[in-house]
Amino acid sequence: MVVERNLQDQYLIGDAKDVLSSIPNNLFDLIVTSPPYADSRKNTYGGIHPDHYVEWFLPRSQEFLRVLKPTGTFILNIKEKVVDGQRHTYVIDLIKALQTQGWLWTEEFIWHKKNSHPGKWPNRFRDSWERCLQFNKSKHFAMYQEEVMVPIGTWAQSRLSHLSTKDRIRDNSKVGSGFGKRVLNWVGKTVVYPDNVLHLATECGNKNHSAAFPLALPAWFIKTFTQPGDVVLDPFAGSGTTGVACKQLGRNYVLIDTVPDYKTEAEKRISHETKATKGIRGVHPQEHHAVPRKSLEKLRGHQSTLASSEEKSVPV
Amino acid sequence: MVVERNLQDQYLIGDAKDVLSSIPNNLFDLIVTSPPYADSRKNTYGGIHPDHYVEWFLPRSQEFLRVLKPTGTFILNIKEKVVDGQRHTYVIDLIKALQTQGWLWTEEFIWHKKNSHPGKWPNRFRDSWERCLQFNKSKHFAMYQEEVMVPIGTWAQSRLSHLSTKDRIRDNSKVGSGFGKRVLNWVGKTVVYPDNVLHLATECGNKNHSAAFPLALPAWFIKTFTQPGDVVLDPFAGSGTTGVACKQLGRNYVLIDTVPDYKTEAEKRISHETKATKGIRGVHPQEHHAVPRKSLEKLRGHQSTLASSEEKSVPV
DNA sequence: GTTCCGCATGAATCGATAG
DNA sequence: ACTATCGATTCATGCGGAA
Repeated sequence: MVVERNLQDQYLIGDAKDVLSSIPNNLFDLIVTSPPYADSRKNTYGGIHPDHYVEWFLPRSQEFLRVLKPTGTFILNIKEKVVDGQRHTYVIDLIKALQTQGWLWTEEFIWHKKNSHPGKWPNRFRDSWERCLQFNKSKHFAMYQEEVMVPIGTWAQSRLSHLSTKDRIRDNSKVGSGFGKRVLNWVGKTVVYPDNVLHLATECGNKNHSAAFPLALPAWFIKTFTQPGDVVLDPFAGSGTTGVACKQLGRNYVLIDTVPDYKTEAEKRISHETKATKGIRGVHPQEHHAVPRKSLEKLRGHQSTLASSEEKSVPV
Repeated sequence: MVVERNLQDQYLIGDAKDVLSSIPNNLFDLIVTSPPYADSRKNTYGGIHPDHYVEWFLPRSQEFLRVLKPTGTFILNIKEKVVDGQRHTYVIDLIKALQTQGWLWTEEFIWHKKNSHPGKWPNRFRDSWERCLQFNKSKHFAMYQEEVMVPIGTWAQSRLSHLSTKDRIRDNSKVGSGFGKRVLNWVGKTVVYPDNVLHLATECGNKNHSAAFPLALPAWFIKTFTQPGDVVLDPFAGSGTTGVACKQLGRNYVLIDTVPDYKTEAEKRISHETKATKGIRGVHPQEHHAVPRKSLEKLRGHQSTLASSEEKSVPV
């Protein structure tokens, strides 16, 4: 039996199913991962055929269920492929199968990729979103919503500058919907809670590994579902993006993957990027408005790019 | 048997399943609808229990399949509810069932609702997106992508005015994905194809009707999948938003719903808003590229404002 | 004709209370 | 124990009347 403290910040080589078998129950606060997507090509890393994806996944998720704390969360970033002109159903099949396995399907976040791959096809537009499925062991799980608040909309400034009489009292909805509000309470608010659509750009660029996962994605879930000092598992870790996010946010990680070369690369990244942002722990809500300083550049510069870039909407 | 030409621009009262039974095969170019969502409340319009939703839906979609042209498209706007802390699976069950019925699940568009329902809960954020599922009878369906192009991002102006050496040749992706680009080709481009995430606000507020469907949503699909003169069906038409969009865009409509009062309201809306041409509006006041011309362009000018709205992103 | 400002509304969800 | 009802919470937008 592996002792818990020996597990902190390790990159373990092997199939997650086997590696996890020697790890005790109820250890992790969060599992966040982007598994190899289904692919009908043979002999590639992650080349699991769509028709066999669920049966491949279930033995592994069985172990995830065991090692996750009862209050923990499992975030699965996945998207189905188009096979023969249709969206394959292995992802929705997987949701059903995971429920049967004992997982609660709590939520589905949408990761909107702001810079999705270019391309043109006669019968479809660019696919610019992926699912981030949230599963839990229990209805009562840990969540730290204040850590990821976002700036309030621009409407607020004008709206809140001139309060009417009705704004100063609790004004109940006339139609009996149960809604009421007291706008006075909002004066001085600068941040609001986010919603379940995440707008992040993919990281294109210079990495050898085709980064499926922008750093900001695991970082957002780590902040939402863990506290500093908690332990995060990524069982399909690749080049270790989840590990980098953990170190920058003061969480401990356990990474697993089958390819030894990935471990080397990941540990180099983690060591380098951790040093560059030494001392940075949690991100406070007010920091969203702060101007990034020199020492914070690595982490915060990245973040603010994501947060501030303009969204292209669809005209109708 | 109803003759085709008598069907143009009608609001038919009754259950779609029954009304459609007297309509010939292969008539419609597009079916776009937002059916009553599952709801466990009793005695309300649309109060179908989640556990019985699929069996309720299938007899109706069987008729949709019959009356849709082989090259036509079926767009289904729907979203599952939370039941007992979990996302209910009736929507993904429905996808599977529709495939069994003979539909191809071609695409899933995400409608991001910029003004989602407010509220705060300890274990989830606000739900701000819905599915727009695309189904087809055949892999070869009609699509008019040029009709919904969006202005190119603001990056283009600065980037294209100073081309680097690499921009003038084909620069292949570093990650070996096979993607490459030749930025030189983009000079002079002002519009690009959209992607499969739609950013629209819901229409709430001081209207008599509670529009589940913002006008812009059916309008976008009507433009993407039909040409002027085509016939569009909305079998759960409610207050007739789809009909308004059709008239503004020069398409013919057949609307169906069970409540006679809706017909009255819909025909008033269609008559009024068609005359006024004021329906399809943008979301954000930042009217950027659009140079609105006078009369007929009232519609088009408003449409393009949607493209310019800024998106609030989630900082990480 | 425009812009500004007040204000009502919403495909929501949870937890407590009542039957 | 299980189900139905109700109060609390929350943010962005369209509409209509006023400036």
